[in-house]
Order: sequence, then C-alpha cells, then structure tokens
Amino acid sequence: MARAVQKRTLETRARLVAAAEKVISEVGYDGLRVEQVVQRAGVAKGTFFAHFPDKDALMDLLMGARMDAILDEVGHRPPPRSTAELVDSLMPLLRFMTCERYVFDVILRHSGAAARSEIGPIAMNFGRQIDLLADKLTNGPFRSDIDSGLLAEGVQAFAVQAMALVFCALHNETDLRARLTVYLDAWLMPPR
Amino acid sequence: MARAVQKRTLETRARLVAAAEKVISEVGYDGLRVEQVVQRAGVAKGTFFAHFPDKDALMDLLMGARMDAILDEVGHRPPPRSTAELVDSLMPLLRFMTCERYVFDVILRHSGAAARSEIGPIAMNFGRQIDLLADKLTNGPFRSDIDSGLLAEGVQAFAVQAMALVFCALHNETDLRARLTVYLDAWLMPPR
DNA sequence: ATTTTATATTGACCGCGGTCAATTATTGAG
DNA sequence: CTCAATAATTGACCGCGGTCAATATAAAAT
Repeated sequence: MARAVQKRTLETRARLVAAAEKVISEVGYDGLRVEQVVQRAGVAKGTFFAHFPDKDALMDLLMGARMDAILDEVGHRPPPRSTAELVDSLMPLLRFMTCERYVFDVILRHSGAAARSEIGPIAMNFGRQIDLLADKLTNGPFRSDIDSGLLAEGVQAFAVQAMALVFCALHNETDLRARLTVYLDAWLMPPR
Repeated sequence: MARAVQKRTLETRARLVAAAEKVISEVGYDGLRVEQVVQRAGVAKGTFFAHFPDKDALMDLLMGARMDAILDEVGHRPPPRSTAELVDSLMPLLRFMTCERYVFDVILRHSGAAARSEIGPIAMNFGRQIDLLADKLTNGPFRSDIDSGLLAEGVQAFAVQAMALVFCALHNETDLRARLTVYLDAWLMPPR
C-alpha cells in the first residue's frame, strides 16, 4: 500500500517553486536556469528532476498559476455587452500570455488547445477559459445560431491568432486589441 | 564591394541540405541531430552553423519547402463551392503540419516570425496561404459582409485550433476534418 | 608570381537540460 | 529500539545545440 507523502518532500518542492519565482522575478521566464533554481533552493540538480519531469513542467505550473489568478479576477466581472467589452476583459490574460515570446511559446505548447496528451495547469486553464467564456457569451448581444461552447472556442482561436502577431516586430499592444476586436466583431456579430 | 558567392559555399550548403533530408527520411524531423547531418555531409559541426544560424533555421527551410510544394499543387484546383470542399483542399497541408508534434511546434513558432527582415520560409508560406485563400474565397458561396482577407485569416486561425486538437491523445484525422468543418461552417456561412 | 584581403572550414570547447547508480533519510513492523 | 523496506537526495556524467579563435582556401591587388 502506498505510503503518505513525506513532509520533507513538500518542503523541498515548496522551496524549489519559491526559488523559481524569485529567479523569474529577476531575470524573466526565459532567463531561468534550473542550475540557479536548485542553487537558491539549496538542493542538488537531480532533486529538481525528482520533483518535476522537466523544466517545462515547472513553467507549466507557474504560468498556469498566474493565468488562473488572472482568470479568477476577470471571472467576477459582469458579462460583456459588446465585443469591445469582451476584448477589454480578455486583455489582462492576453497581456500576460504575450509578456515574453518564450512565455507564449510554452503556453501554446501546453495549451492542449496546442499539443499535449497529459493535461497540465495551462491546459486546464484553457479549459476554464472556454467554460467561462461560454457562460458569459450566453444571453448576450451575440449571435445565437451556434452554441456558446463553439462561440467560445472561436474566441480562443482568434485570440491566439491575434497574439501571434504581437511578436511580429512592427506590432504592439494597441494592434493586438484592435485586431482582436475586428476578429471578434466578425465572429460574434455577423449581420443578421 | 561584395564578392561573389564561392561555388564551394553552394556545394557545401547543398550537401548539408541533402544530408538533412536523408536523415529526416530515416528518423523523422524530431529525430534529426546536427551531428549526424554534418557527418553525412562530410563537414565539421561549425560549418553547419556558418550556413544556418541555428537548427531551427534548417527546419524552417525544409518544412517551408514542403509546405510550398503542397500549396503549389493545391493552388491549381478550382475554388471550393462549399466549406466541405474548402476543408478537403486544406487537408494535404494540415496533414503535413500535423505529421509530427515537433513539426507542428516548429511551424507554430515560425508562423508569425520576428522582424520583417528576418521572415522565414514558413512565415512566407503562411502569407501565401492567406493570399491564396482570400483569392479562392472571393465570389464564392460564403459570407460577403467582410473582406476576403479577414475571411482567410479566420480560416487559418480555426485551422490551427483544429490541428492543435490532433495532439490531444484521443483525437485523430477524422476529428480534425470534422471539427474544422464545424468551425468553418460557423465562420464562413453564418445564417443571413 | 607574390602578397594581401576576404571568405570558408575546423574542432575543441561551453552551457544547460536531463539521467542514474549510489547514498542518505524516513517509516512501519516485530 | 532495531532493522528492513521504501522514499528522497545527491552529483558525476551524458547528449546535443551552439560558439569561436585558429587555420585553410579562394579571389583580388601588386
């Protein structure tokens, strides 16, 4: 029979996560080195990989947590009454997802809307986004010929498309907002 | 004044590309190792990086070439008269883009590349896709309230969304086709 | 032909993610 | 408490992408 998790294990893991967050606050996600994390946490390199299958898994955890926090806050707002309001409510999330090129890459890779069989924190968050969006989009001023789940998936697809353009040198956040608005107007409010 | 490119340079580059294609045909894109490519090409490792900024650049080149070839063939067909036909004509491209998870990752990473000056083959191909799609979608049986360029961008966004789901363990190609059809019906033919 | 300059190639070396056999700590059973 | 079983930790080591000062080769200048 399986033994209980040792207290030590939880402490080590917590120290690793704390150290990682500290490192990220100093050098960004892209600048994080596992070597430096374990040094700060006061453990050996192997210990890191006993707690996380790979570096990506740590990133998944940390980014997923950030995204969940943002979603929690956004979730409380009243349903949007226009695509502009919808885009506004999405912006905090999109801003984080595009804060670094590396962040966007990792998120895409783990979105499950992008490419993983096992469901991690980021994939879970993408699922939450769909649920939340679907909820907010029902009974709004938007098209009602298709179900709100499909509507939500479309919003996500267009959001990804719009974010990808942020990393084309010439675009900035204003473009992101404007472009997404154009997409969502066409997607959510076709002429009836 | 700039000197002409040496014949030797072109030969070396050609040998590297040929070797890479051979390796890929044996072990797939994901299995390619630079070490093995240079060994086959009969050059030193450093030579590879004198010809390509990094491994990704080689992948960009090879995958972009494949995608261009596929697009060339698909481009000749008559314009689709339904979303089903449109999806059919997209399938060869989507099939290649999802042939390996690694391939899809690389393509996503390069699809909206960095600076205009350093736009690569894959990014170019994504541009071609938009142009070709926009062309085929004009004067078709699809919605005409928005311009065909926007229409095409939406198709691309939904195609990416649909492809991403291929890598969630439970989905297969049938799902890709079916899912994309649902998306594009909603996008291209909203009830008027 | 010889020197000078630009370009191509080389391979030892580095950084960093990830592995694993050996070691140490924890726990439950007698 | 002792001891065997299990779990956690360690750090030397590996694979592989990428760098760079040294070297070799080609092309232009004399």
